[in-house]
Amino acid sequence: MPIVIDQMSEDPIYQQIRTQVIGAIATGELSPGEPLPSVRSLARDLGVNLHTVNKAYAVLRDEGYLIMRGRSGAFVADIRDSPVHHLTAEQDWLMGKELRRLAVAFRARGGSESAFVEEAARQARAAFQREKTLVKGAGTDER
Amino acid sequence: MPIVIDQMSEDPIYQQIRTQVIGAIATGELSPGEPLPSVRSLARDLGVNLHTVNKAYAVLRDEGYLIMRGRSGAFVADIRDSPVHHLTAEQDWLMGKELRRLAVAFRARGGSESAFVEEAARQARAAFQREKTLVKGAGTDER
Amino acid sequence: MPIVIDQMSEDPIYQQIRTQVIGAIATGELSPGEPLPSVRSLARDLGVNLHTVNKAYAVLRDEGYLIMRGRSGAFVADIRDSPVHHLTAEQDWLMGKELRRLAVAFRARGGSESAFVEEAARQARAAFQREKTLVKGAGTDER
Amino acid sequence: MPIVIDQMSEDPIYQQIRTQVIGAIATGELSPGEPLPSVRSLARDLGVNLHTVNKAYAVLRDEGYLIMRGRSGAFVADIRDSPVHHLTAEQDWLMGKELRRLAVAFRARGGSESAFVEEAARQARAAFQREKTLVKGAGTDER
DNA sequence: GTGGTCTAGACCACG
DNA sequence: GTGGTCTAGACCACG
Repeated sequence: MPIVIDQMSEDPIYQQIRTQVIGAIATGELSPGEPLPSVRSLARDLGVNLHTVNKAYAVLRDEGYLIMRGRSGAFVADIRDSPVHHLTAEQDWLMGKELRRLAVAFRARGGSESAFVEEAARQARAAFQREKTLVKGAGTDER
Repeated sequence: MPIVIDQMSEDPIYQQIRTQVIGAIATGELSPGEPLPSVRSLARDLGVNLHTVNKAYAVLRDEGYLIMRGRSGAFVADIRDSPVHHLTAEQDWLMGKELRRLAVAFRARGGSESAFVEEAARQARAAFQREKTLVKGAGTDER
Repeated sequence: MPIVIDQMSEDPIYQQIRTQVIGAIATGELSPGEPLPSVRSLARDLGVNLHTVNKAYAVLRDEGYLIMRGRSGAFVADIRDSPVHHLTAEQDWLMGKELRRLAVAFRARGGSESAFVEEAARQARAAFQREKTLVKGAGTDER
Repeated sequence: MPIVIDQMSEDPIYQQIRTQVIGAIATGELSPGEPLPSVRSLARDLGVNLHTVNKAYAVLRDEGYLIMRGRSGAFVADIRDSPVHHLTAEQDWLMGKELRRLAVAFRARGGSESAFVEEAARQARAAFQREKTLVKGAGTDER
């Protein structure tokens, strides 16, 4: 899971880490149960502050994407069927709120309902197709 | 246009104002050319500082939703056929990025592409229908 | 990047800062990615309030000239190949409007079309050559 | 000289009056020596405050476009050869400064010198051709 | 340390 | 009356 930090980005560094971990889980590059690098090693590799990685992991745990097993480090949560399921539900609820907010603003700019849905579909297609072949390959080959 | 501030919210106060003004424009509760309450009076009504409302209005102006006239206050812009629709293009571009981010996170939580689009469609329906009947009704009913 | 504030000027202080930062970017004195002085230190050096510098930087960010990173300050944006060149388009459109206004007023004063274009060309020459040799020289000379 | 006030514009009303008077002088619709409507009548016609028209006329006088003859009202100045000639010189000087400022900002956005001059030429063409036929007609026919 | 946000109070141009 | 600008001082998240 190669994480790249853009020191020039306007996004906080911990958000960049968070986004890329979520992206890796989305594409299957990181599978449920798989361990993540330790806070210390990732901080060293990325050349960022230890607290920054810590914060990223803590947020991902709060969102239900990771499970922290104390001394053994962080692991990808099995979101579908797990005690953290309510966290996913909360994320879905927040996503709904966010989609609503975007749609409202789009309407305020004179956009139409169908144009909004089309744009959402286009972005979904991009998000779900990216790395899809990689994911399939990673799941069927020997590793 | 009733605006409600949640002092406990994580959202900055000026963002809460911004969101609710955009919502009122979207539903037609605020029409192009219509005046908004003055910075001073809204600040008084909401119990927040003058500068906080000022910032909300300034952001809305920069995004193209409002026009400020130093003399007589803030007015809803006619964003649809404005010569500065660069502003709209910018907003639309940011919306696309945000939709992508949401879709990626949804995929990471095990969601499917079609479920994402369905949720987007549901939220769009809500955003575009809310108050629509009220608005139409106000023009066609005898009240 | 020496910035000079004229407290007696009609131009707001934040505009004076803005203009001089743009000038420094234009001449290459400030290059993309290069950090600017922090809001606090510049405010101290100029003898103005922190919020005044903050506003100047915020405007420059909104116009696409700067990037703000909450943690480590302000940096010169690489405006040329930015994905948000809507911002540049907006600036260019405003420039066109301004040029038109100047040309109309010049005509009203009895000026000719060719004289206007000649003056524009003269000013452009000055704006584009100023510091150009200095910049180039710094790279090719042995100093 | 039909003046139209856009109450929705972001420009101050006195600036709108100023710009349109300058435009009328530019196209020859208003000729040197010609009287302008009185402050009172123009204010009444435009439905604006008397002070607002007064300010517009005062600015135009300070810029050398008008001459105020006390009791007899405002007249278009003969800019070319008149005691207010130094005012025109000042306007030209300000125009040069403004052109420089625009060129510097354009360079900072990555624009080229030739592109700037081309845009200036395009705007000059528009400013000088607009109403040119009207002007010619007005000068050669019986009025 | 950095910028982001909020409050508070002042003076200004415009109308 | 209106918003625009400036100063002053505070607390926050991020690193």
